[in-house]
Amino acid sequence: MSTSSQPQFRYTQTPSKVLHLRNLPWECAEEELVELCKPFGKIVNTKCNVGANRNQAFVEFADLNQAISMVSYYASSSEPAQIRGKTVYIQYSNRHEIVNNKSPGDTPGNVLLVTIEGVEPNDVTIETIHLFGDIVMYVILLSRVYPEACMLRCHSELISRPFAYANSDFSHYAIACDVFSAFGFVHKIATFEKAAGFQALIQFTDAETASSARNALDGRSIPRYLLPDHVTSCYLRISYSAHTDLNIKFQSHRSRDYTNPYLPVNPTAMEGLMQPVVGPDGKKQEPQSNVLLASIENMQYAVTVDVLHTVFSASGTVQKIAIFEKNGGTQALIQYPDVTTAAVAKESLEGHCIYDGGYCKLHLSYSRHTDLNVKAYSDKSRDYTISDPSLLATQVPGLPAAPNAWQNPQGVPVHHGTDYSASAAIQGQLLAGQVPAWDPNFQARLPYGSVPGQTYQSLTAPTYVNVARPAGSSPLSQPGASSMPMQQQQQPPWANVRQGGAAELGQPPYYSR
DNA sequence: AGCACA
Repeated sequence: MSTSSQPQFRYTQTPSKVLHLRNLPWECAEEELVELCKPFGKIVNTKCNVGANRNQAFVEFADLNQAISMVSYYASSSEPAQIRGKTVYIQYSNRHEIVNNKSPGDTPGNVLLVTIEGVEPNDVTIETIHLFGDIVMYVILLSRVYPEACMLRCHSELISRPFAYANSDFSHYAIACDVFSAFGFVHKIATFEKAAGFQALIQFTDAETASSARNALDGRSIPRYLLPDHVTSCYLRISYSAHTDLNIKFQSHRSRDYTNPYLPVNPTAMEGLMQPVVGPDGKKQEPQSNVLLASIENMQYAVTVDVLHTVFSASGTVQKIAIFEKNGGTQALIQYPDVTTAAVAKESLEGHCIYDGGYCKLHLSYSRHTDLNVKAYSDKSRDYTISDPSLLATQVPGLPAAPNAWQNPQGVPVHHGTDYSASAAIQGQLLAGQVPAWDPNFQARLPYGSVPGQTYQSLTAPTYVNVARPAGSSPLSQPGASSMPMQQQQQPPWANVRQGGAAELGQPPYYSR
């Protein structure tokens, strides 16, 4: 269309009763905008803190002529428009009304979402994140009501080592308490790591308390002296969460429920903190967990949820999977029902490659998570514990999916076109010992043309098929893998793969053609 | 210093 090819005219503004203001001072208040604009007419709407730097705004006049009068006034004025002595640049907006789509984050609630940003990706080590996490916990937790108690309760190590903690340096927390003044009783806290950085959900009694905390802390920087030396700055970005009541399952170093002192302490966190496991080499080992963290090295090929499910199912039932990017690499969390299964998986898969040739090498460690909160069905995550028709059909071949399984509580698209009876039949064939062809959907994503020496055929038969069929030089078929449960011989993990891939894409299974 | 929000 011709309309799409006119970015060169972007700055030639046609008049609008909405004005776009930029170069505003930091955290410019609506009142300051109104002060500047109201001499020219009636302001009916504003939108502040727009843009990545939150230094732009929109002002909507009641009448177009009022907007024109303001623009033309400053166009010919010797004195530029200013707020707090800073020149403000004004132009017509390319829209004709302000749509105050208040983002959910601006809709007040009693739960705040705190994001710590302003950190170089490479600076974010686990240790750094821990430190940030602690700070946020301290900061937010140090409520006026229980300053001492909160200070004590909020530190992860205190769960198990109160006396060690009592001797440690409290100055940081005093500072934190001082800098981030207290706002009221904090009911619950959940912390987690996102691509955006470290985040925490902080539940207050009510929206008023939450908003006073937000107003005071949003955009504030955590003081340098509270941060590791190499981190130059670090900002708190605070918005409102849509949550009203956090579901805290354990008291742990990641989450707290201050309203329920009887809530169990996360046994995993407890275990790890009580007696830091020391390996034979004397190095500290991370506490065990039912959730594995997999870092994927040399990731030449797409590693999908289904691929991971296949690989990690060899050791036992996989409950949930989440794939994410971190520090430029790909990582995944794999949740098992228990620590033992996870330990078996870690033992048998550590250092192995998903594909021959050293591609997609797995490095496994125990995650701090115990229960992943993932979308039931996305391209980056899967919750196999949710009763979903496609999963039911996968996990219970031959069993018709229960009618109510079609009710999808997660709002995940349901692919009604999938023929599950056909799937079950095919699965029967697979179980009868047929070597499955590789899912063409995966083939399409594999850069098979770019790998010298790799034939298309070798890619269509991924190495990890050998998990169930020890043969060749595949790392996954090395002796270490012989500890795989025998049931895998009868029910190869890859039996699930193609179906999952097909269902994900909403296509009929390719093998039914 | 250059256009929101899903």
